[in-house]
Amino acid sequence: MDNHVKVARVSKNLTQQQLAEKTGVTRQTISLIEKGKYNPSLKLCLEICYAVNKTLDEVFWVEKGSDSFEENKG
Amino acid sequence: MDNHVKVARVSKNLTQQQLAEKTGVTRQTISLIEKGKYNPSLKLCLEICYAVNKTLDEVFWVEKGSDSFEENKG
DNA sequence: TACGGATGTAATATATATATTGCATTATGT
DNA sequence: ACATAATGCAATATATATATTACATCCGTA
Repeated sequence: MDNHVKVARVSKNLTQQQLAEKTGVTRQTISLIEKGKYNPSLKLCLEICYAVNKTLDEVFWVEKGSDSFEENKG
Repeated sequence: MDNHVKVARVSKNLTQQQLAEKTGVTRQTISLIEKGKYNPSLKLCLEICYAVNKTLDEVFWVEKGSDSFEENKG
């Protein structure tokens, strides 16, 4: 579960605690998501995006594995 | 939990069953997600995106204040 | 030294996503 | 009419995301 939550959060000058409050979860949940240790719900992903003013693709998109995905995307 | 899973699936000529097999879940899970009746995990969202060759934003992004989002909150 | 803010992480409890099974309706084809 | 594929939906079981609580390290600073 790779993502860019930590970078996005720090770039908005938010602590884990502040992001947790804005998104309605606990600090521990934010910490574990940043560490890639679990798999947040779509709803929480969206709340995080709203809090850091980014989209799902910017914060949570990861390519499948190799480069076989980009070719069929458009 | 509004989304565009159904449109994306049909545009790839996949049945719910076929999408379920490609994403490693059951047909019922796909059905409930399409109906907006629950809140998939990020991992499943990504699997769905890979299966229909779209990105998270294309399939799952909803603006914070949009009507469809607010309606499904309560 | 001590103190406080930010973070990492572990144990256990609770909420909910997902599986499993089964039955229904609708549409299509013979 | 009959068969079959696709879908909707309900009941219950299981897996896991998240909460709660607690304690730890690191870092700045007084």
